Amino acid sequence: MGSTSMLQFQDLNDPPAAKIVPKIEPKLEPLDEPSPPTPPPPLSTPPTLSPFAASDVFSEFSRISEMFRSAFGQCPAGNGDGSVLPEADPDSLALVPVPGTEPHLSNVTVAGARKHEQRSSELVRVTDMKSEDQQYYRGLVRKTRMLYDSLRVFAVAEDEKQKNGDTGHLLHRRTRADLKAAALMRERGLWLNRDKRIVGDIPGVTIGDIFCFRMELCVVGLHGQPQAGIDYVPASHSSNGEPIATSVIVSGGYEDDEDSGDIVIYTGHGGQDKNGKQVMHQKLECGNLALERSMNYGIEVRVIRGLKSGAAVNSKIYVYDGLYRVVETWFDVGKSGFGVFKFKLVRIENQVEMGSNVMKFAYNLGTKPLDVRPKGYVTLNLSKNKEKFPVFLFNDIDGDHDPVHFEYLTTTIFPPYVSNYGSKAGCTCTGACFNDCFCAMKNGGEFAYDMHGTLVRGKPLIFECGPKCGCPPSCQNRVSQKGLKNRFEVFRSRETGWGVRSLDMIQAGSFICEYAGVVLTREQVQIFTMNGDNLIYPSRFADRWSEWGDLSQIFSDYVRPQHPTVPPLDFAMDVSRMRNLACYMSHSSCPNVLVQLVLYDHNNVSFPHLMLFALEKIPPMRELSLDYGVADEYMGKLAICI
DNA sequence: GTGCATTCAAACCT
DNA sequence: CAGGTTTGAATGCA
Repeated sequence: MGSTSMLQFQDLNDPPAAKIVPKIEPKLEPLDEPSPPTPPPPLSTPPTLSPFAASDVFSEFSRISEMFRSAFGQCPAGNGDGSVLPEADPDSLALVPVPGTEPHLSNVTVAGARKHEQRSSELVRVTDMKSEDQQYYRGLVRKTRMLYDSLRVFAVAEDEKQKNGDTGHLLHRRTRADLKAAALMRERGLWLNRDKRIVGDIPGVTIGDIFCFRMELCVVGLHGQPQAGIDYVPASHSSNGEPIATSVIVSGGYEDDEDSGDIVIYTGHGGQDKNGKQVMHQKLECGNLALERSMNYGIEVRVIRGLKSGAAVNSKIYVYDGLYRVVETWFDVGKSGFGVFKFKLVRIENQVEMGSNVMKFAYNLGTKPLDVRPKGYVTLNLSKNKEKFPVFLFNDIDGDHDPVHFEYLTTTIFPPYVSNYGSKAGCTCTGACFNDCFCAMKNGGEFAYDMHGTLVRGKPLIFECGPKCGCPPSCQNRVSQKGLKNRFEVFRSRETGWGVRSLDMIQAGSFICEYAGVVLTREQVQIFTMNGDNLIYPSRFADRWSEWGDLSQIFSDYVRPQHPTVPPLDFAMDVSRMRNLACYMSHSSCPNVLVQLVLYDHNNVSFPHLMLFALEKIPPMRELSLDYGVADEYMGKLAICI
């Protein structure tokens, strides 16, 4: 290895890269027909399943839980108590045979896909993506990440159920939900980009996308190492016998790093002890050599930044910041006194702004908005202190101040007859509610939210505890009734008119806000309709709740929640005089926000609250979007409040 | 193919 | 709460 002349400067203009990195047309698969490039996941529940009787619902959750426990409970089984599952065989996940299918048949197909396939070493760069390709891959990545998040949240909720009833402490060390979710997906071949080693951007992953766990980066193929900072194609597998780096994590794990955004002095790996102290000289091998070779050939490297963040559950998040080039490398004496390799990475121009910069910008906006953007604010308090968090109104492109003229509503106003209808009963819990309390039973014997207030999975209707209940406001089953949890901004945009974005990162499954308005009777609707628009018809919202927490790709016999049956929503909401921030959200057929129906202050299932939750992790300053349930081409006419 | 060392995690413990 | 400890999973390499 010593023969490598490592300090040779690269010729960025020299195109040997083309030899090493064959360009492929993104014609990875014809996209006209929806034929996915990755093996299509085993499709979900066959429609032959009999519809739920209400009484089944109560057993449904425990059944799903049981599937989950079985899937997770493959520890060192078979040692002493060989009684359980015959062998740590993930195929046994198909615990309940799908009706109408031969169990053997399904086992065979899954078993074939199950074998841990090695990551391919074929190096490619994806270029010339057409916009329909981009949409396709964006959707694929979004769906994959949603499944990962759903699984993770579900696993966390499962874990919390294992608590000791007396002490409230976990009976065992917390299971790593991030790892479980990734493992379940890998067993089913649901990881992306395993068949090619991609140099450059990953289709469907955009700059600014946020990931909360290293395994999540592995799942989408952005960075394939669960811990290591440098990902590369090994020398043994590359076409010319040289390793090539594809991505690095800049996370502060090496004391000699210097990160100034567009330019990063990245320290090579190696020479550290178990506690991360530099105790030896580094060598030009493995990832270090790969980075040097990438420099030599002018091959771009993906950079993902690990940031400390109070907003994240576990205080660290990863942001995709785009492509950099290694322009220089040298051997240096680090702070420890030991030799380290250093790589100067320079961000390639003409990419959209770095996600980590946007995050810093948003953070500063939250603390000192006028210092960051002296002009453009119409008000810093659109809700006039009715919300616990500020709602900015920002317009720097025209003179429209319209939203400031409406009375701000924090919750929907129902007519009196709505709350006079139906049962008045609530639970009688005096402390925390448990899964057997009255309100939990109304939800099928579970709570819809985990301990952090995250929606575990979408349902036709959720019953939160309410004023009739004995439990305190801190009850786990009170989430959407407590108002905003983030700082938001209503902003003017040339593309979408008014839009809404958050100054904070929003976790997938977290509550955003209510879609608030004044509920109208039919007679009132007719009068209003004569006068024109500004009416919202809740029945038109697409049922996006069904996508959140849908585990049918994981459990072949997963049954989507179908209880309770909600009659078609037969009311309209007037947002012509009183409204909240929700009605400024834009429409998208690939939305990042879902509508979940919730009852808490009354029990009339015909008039639920429309509660909005995040369908995915939403980075700060990214526009929120809802599926209003109409075709895109009509939105221009039907959009509300533009 | 197998075992093993390496690795800019993540959660828990002190 | 900073720093140590434990459990971990993918990968490249011998």
